[in-house]
Amino acid sequence: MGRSPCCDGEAGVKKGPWTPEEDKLLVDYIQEKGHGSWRHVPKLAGLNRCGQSCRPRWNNYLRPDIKRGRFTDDEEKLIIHLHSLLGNKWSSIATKLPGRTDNEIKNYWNTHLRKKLLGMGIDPITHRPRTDLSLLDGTPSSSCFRGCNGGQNGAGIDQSMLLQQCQWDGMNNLPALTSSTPVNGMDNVSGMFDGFGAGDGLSSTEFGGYGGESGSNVTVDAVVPARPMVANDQECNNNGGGGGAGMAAGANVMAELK
DNA sequence: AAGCTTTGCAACCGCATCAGA
DNA sequence: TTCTGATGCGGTTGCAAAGCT
Repeated sequence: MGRSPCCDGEAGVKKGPWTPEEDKLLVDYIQEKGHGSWRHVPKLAGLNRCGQSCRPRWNNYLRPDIKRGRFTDDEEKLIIHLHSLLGNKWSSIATKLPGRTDNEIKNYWNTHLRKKLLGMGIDPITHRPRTDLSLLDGTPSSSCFRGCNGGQNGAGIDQSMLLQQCQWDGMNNLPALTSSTPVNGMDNVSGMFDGFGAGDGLSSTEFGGYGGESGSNVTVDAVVPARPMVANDQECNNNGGGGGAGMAAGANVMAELK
């Protein structure tokens, strides 16, 4: 199918950062008329922009329910936890964080959380301990720790990390996991979140306030549409019965973050 | 103080998927 | 059933600010 033809052939369509005036035009128009078809929004709103530029601008920054500012510790933990379950499904993760957008979460992950996990010796892709030598030999200059030891976390290689490695080694014996398989313990999602909530002082109802576009509340037990996603997502196809490892993966990371 | 490097974020690009004709 | 337009989504890029030398 390819790219939408929305902006193709339209010379002179502005790109780049939005000005406050443009923001106001877009907000005023959408609040009055709704966005309808994004293709027609810029013209009707008097903007020299592409509809594909207007849509993310509204969804990511101008929507009134967007929460700005730093992520809280709980949000941080939840992102890590959800990422261990869902991988880079930023939109799915975003639906569990009231007022946060997928783009914001993605950026936060790439700039903060990924480094934090690396600093803890955890592979941010698999959420499992890194096993490369640069980690285990504790070389301060290794890429994994560059920028991490001096960071907020200050996590270095210590006994607890080595202990964690042993714990992971033990879990590697579980049948459903391979070294390259992202942790996707989808079959045990409910249990995972029960544990997460209990361990972090977050009850299931604490996630229920987000209406999102569906307008429905979300509880932890329903936080991940486990079955459909397993059915649709090839990453989940080789999970077998190994959800328990995923649960432990999440728990391990969360414990480390405390 | 100036130049360089790193970091963080906003925005764009293009593929995937959905929905309607 | 097929085609086409619209939208969703994730990856990547570019730039400004902050930090460092």
